[in-house]
Amino acid sequence: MPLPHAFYDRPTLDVARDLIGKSLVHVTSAGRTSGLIVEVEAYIGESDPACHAAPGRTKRNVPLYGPPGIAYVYFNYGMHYLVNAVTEAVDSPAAVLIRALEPVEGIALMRKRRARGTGKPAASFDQNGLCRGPGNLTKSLGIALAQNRLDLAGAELFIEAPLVDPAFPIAWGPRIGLNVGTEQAWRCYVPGHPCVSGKSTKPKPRRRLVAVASTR
DNA sequence: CGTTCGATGCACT
DNA sequence: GTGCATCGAACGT
Repeated sequence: MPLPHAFYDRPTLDVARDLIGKSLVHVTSAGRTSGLIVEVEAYIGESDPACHAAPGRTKRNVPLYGPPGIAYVYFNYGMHYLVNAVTEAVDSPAAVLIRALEPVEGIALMRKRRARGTGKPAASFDQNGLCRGPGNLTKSLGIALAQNRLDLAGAELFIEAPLVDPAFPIAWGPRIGLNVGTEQAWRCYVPGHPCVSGKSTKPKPRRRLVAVASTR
């Protein structure tokens, strides 16, 4: 069952932490794809220079001011869609960016989507890399502007607790890819997880949450 | 190993 | 016109 709106109607950092280990699901006519959330970032309010709400209410960022529990999807760098879960009350602009997933359902479909446009065969895509990074996960799940403002408690794009929640460590650090707002440790992730984005400096263990992905 | 840089489109000033 | 909540290939050390 999708998480209720009340889950998102809380302080954004709490929502960010609690989203780790949850399942993000996208259902389309092509099939169902999902993965466990292993990396997120919080963007909180007009006083956060990295938040899209920093310049105040604009045409693009209106979803941030809307009710909690809806998707905020936007297009970036001319080629990537990024998906957020809107948090906190109406008129309190904040959201959690979903940055990486451990693929669970529809892995073949993810590979097919990732291969689209490239000359590479779908089979050449590493499973751990399918949803590593915010641009990669939206491509694998087929999330684009059509999914902007969707109800995350709905039937098409939603977040739910997995059947069996795995145990995992959690770490906080500065947000990635920004020129401002890097002093806040508002990136939350599963340390050492093979699907988390960023520089993989040490060849640490890198264990998955679930040993074998289920399909249904 | 590390860092740089091109692709690519649009919101915002 | 500028600058992105990116990605990965290509380069340098």
